[in-house]
Amino acid sequence: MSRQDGSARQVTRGDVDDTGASILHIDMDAFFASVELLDHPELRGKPVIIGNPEGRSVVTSATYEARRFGVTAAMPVSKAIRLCPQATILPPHHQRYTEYSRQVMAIFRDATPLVEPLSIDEAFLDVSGARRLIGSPAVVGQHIRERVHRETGLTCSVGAAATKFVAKVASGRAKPDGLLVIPPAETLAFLHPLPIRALWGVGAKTEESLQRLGLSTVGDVADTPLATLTRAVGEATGVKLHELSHGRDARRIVTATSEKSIGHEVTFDVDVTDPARVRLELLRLADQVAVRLRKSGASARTVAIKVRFEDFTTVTRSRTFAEPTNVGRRLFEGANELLTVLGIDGRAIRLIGVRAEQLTDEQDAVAALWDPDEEWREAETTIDSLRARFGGQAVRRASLLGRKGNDTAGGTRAPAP
DNA sequence: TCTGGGGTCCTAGGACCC
DNA sequence: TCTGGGGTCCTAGGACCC
Repeated sequence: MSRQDGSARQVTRGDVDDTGASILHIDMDAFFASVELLDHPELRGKPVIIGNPEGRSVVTSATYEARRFGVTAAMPVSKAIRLCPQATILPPHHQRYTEYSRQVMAIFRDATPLVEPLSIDEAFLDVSGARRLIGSPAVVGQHIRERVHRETGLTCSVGAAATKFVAKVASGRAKPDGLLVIPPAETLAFLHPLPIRALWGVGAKTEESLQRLGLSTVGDVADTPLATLTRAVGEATGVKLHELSHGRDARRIVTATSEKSIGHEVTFDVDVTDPARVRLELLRLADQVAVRLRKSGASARTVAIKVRFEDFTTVTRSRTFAEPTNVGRRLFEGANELLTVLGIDGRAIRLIGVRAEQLTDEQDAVAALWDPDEEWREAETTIDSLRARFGGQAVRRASLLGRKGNDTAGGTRAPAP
């Protein structure tokens, strides 16, 4: 194993055998907070917390200076302020983070086309094909780290290993601003001393179940019979943990996936008891979801609502339509019926959400949807109506004329950025 | 201390079909 | 007439991840 800090920027080849460690996991360091520091250089070296200071916000990111006070992601902002009163609280600017995300993902793709974004600030790369052009995995990793820093001012950490899981654990151990290579031969020696929580898919509950079996490290899990594991945590999780603990992880890099659901939800600043206000919010959410469906060229067969009451109990209800839709009005009608059947009258509601599931390609949905007698549908899905009347090509031409530079007019679903 | 918003995947029961 | 097992779809809840 070999660690390279930000201070030691040169990778000396040969000091570690990175042969076969060709999966990289790259994770931006304190991403949201670091982007904010680019815009607020006077705060560099100080505790900064990203989140909304009022209401029921949680911490979405914090500088390492703030983390030293015990501030962690997903912690209520109110608690973070108590832990670190001198911290500066900044509201998030998602647009900015998306811009920087695109920029660093583009840098990754310069090294290899085999890039799998995992979230806005991390990705897996298969760099086995970059050896001749750039170098071995460690060299590629260091090359990317330098480019990211030079071109964005941001730092990232890189893990290199034979598998996704080990690469991800390695990048976490390299943080901040570091690179860690786990040669395939050292995989088990690296993994087995780690706490069970390091395993992908082990959260608070599964950790508890495993602890009841007397297990505390990844090595303990590896020494446990598969049948014992599946009995304790279920079939799928058991099999997965068994594989990972033995260093086995056959998942390849997947560059393009289509989304399986699209949803929006809001937590009210103050619990709402007026059903009319809840329904109004439901309408707004359904419209937002529909807009995103149409942007993706998708329709939904199922609509689901989520309601969280004041005591935090949360229920979901869903229904499947005879025909898929991406019309806000339709989604709302479905969602509203679910809400009515659920019966919320008089209860204090904390959160309301709408989600579109069972997505299908929009084209399939359009014909079934089209009904010239219903004016509102025409108004809401102009493009769809045109397509039903004149065919996809005419619509494509028309929308290209109307939307210069738009590359999604063809109606194919684009993967999330 | 009082718990966001975006998702994915798994489990389990019941309906329904073969 | 009674019984069975597999497969798929739908629904609700929950664990988990960033």
